[in-house]
Amino acid sequence: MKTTKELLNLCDQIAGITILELANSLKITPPRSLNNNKGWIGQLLEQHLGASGGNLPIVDFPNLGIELKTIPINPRTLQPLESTFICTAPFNQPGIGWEQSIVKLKLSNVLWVPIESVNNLDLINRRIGKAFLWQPNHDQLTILQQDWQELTEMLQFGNIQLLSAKYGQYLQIRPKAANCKDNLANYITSNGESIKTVPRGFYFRTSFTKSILSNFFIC
DNA sequence: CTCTGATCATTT
DNA sequence: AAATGATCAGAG
Repeated sequence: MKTTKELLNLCDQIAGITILELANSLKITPPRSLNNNKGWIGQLLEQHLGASGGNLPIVDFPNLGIELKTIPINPRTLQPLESTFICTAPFNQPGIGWEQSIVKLKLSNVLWVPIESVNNLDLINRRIGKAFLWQPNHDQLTILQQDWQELTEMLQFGNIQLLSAKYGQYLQIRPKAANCKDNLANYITSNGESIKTVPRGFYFRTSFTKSILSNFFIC
């Protein structure tokens, strides 16, 4: 992908078509449901749009500085149905500031692709919505930084046991793993004790993405 | 209905 | 083991 305009044009071309139509054009067979492959739609869009970030801790379109996020919405209310994963929350990595953080990198320039999604709508019949590019405004950025500071301090000061999803106004930290029994990561607590705990990730709260989307749809 | 904790697949 | 792509499902 050479330019942002080219990327947005590609998005416009698939706005309104169904998941099945896009999958067919890419010769991909959709799973029966997302139950056993929750990130499948995101990967479908990555492939179509030519995202190249892979699973490195960088944005999806490195040369454009754009992060791709599909977001499930209720087609009637146009409101998001889920929170949005941003990136892994790093354990025991003191000294990283907001400006250098992966969170800031990822949320600075996001290409949101709404996907029609309600429980009773088959995966293949869900339609792809009109994508739009978003950057946080000054006020949003202030809160996001505050949230990041608060959450990161709890992580770095060894207080992960106290850290739950209730902290943060726009951001939150929640488990991010295949399950909470295997795939445990090492964490050093404030006592200097090494424990195994479930990996965590930063997420946008649904209430925040609601305001992002409603601002866009009003414009 | 909203929110939090739990979970699934894949790649490097 | 840790990063990516997220949604599920029960609790409140």
